[in-house]
Amino acid sequence: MSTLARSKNGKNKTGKVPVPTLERLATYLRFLGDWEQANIDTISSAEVERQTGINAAQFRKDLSYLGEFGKPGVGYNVPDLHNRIASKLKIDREQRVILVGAGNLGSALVGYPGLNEYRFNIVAAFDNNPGKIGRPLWDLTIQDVLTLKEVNQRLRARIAILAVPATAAQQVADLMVDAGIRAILNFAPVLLRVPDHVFVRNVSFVQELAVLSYHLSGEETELSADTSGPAAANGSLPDGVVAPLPASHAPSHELRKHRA
Amino acid sequence: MSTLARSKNGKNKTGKVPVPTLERLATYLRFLGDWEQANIDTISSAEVERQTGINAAQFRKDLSYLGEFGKPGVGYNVPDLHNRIASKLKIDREQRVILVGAGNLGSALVGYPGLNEYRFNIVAAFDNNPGKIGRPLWDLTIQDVLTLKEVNQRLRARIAILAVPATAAQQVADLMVDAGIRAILNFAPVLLRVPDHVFVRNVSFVQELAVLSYHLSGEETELSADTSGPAAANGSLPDGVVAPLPASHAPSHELRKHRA
DNA sequence: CGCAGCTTGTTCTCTTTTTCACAAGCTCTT
DNA sequence: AAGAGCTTGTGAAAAAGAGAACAAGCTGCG
Repeated sequence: MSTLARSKNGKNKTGKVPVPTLERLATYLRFLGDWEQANIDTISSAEVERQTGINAAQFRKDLSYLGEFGKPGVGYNVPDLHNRIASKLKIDREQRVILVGAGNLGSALVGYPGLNEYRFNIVAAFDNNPGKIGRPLWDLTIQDVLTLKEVNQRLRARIAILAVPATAAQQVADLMVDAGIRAILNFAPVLLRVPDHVFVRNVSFVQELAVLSYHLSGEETELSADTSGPAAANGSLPDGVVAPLPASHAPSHELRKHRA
Repeated sequence: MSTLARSKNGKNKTGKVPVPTLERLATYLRFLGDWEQANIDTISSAEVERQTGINAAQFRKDLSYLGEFGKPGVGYNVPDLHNRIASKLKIDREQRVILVGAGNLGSALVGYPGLNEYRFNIVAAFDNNPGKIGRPLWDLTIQDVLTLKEVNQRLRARIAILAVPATAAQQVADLMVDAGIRAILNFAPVLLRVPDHVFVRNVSFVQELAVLSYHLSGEETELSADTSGPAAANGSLPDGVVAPLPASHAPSHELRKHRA
């Protein structure tokens, strides 16, 4: 417990976890689920790297924000690790989420089963379209967005998904804030102005596609003709494989051969 | 042209653009569209910062990857800037995109008008569900995923959207690669193994929600009781507001007054 | 025409994030 | 029960990114 068990000095365990780490933690969680189902109860950071594409040291350091519980020479207990991460991300309990914008995207999100697996539960859906209000959306009934505050006084959701057209986004965000929402997942291509205590995270499909599009560079001169060598563009990498999951953190083309 | 016009030394104009910059470029593009519509034909980096929440120096630096064309004392020509960025991102021309997975999400994406504004055109949709094949999806007809390669021999799309269940993702990715796809926008919670020359970008709603969830910290001890002070959790910030658009880059609370 | 006022492009500094490297620590074998 | 063989946690180095600061450069006013 001298060097290894250093958490006591409150170096990591305490401070807030950086966003890149949070993103990876969510990724680990996904894999941990797989491993649990496969009855793997112990895993080493090296194996994690092999499967997730995330560097082993990175993994260990990420975990250092959760305290320590890996056993040298052995690895990490899978269920335990799962619990710790879930706990840190506050998804060991159910998290209530509300949705505003019952369009195609909103509908897809409510119907997405993945959310429940992570204990996210969309408990209400809102829209401002009179033609939609009152209608069912999967197992919910679309409600008037103007009743948002009132409704959420009961539900007490703290997370909201904003899936309305750009023009309405800011207005809706204001309503959300007023209704006690502290975190917004924003799909509208707008810069939301919200108070300090509200956390916003933006998702933009177009942006993602644009990044991909850029990387098409240097090819479409002709058609196929792979001659030159993508190696140059891709930098030199180990033989490995992989394209790390969480959109951001990895250089995006840190790939790996098919079979490690 | 001595110090200002430095691009000649091929410092920036050449090398590849880092991903965070690409993400911001896409963001600028969005705003540029707005400004064009508002008939604003010149804009300064300071104003850009005010509107996008992205630091002015950052903006100028991002632009340095495109060469130089801002006028000191004046600013940037909006249409020109728009063109340059679009060109760099290869979306000055139409970009054909194919979709695999005609579920809720896939459907929402095909129906999303924002894509066309950026010249992304979903030109084909595929699925493996016999019940879906042959059916219409907006203005497309869902085709058998097994015909992907054949169909894309005509279409020659280089970008693909992968919106199938996790279990099928890798298989579909293989098909895509075989069909000449060079860039994949992956919505499945899986680590795709693809050859070096294929670029993957992952989007995970759950991950986004998890990051948000974490930041709820320190509050839900009781219920409302906002007494303590979220300031502690959020770090000390100016009074301002704002949550920058592109999910990643900005510290998430790099804010700004509403009116400068 | 020349100076005052802004704004760009870029260099430098500071911060954040990633990776390396290794002492410390289990386990299991002999 | 002592050593071989792995694996963890973390300090230190490297890399990447963001922001401040400033020389150079337009513009337009007086």
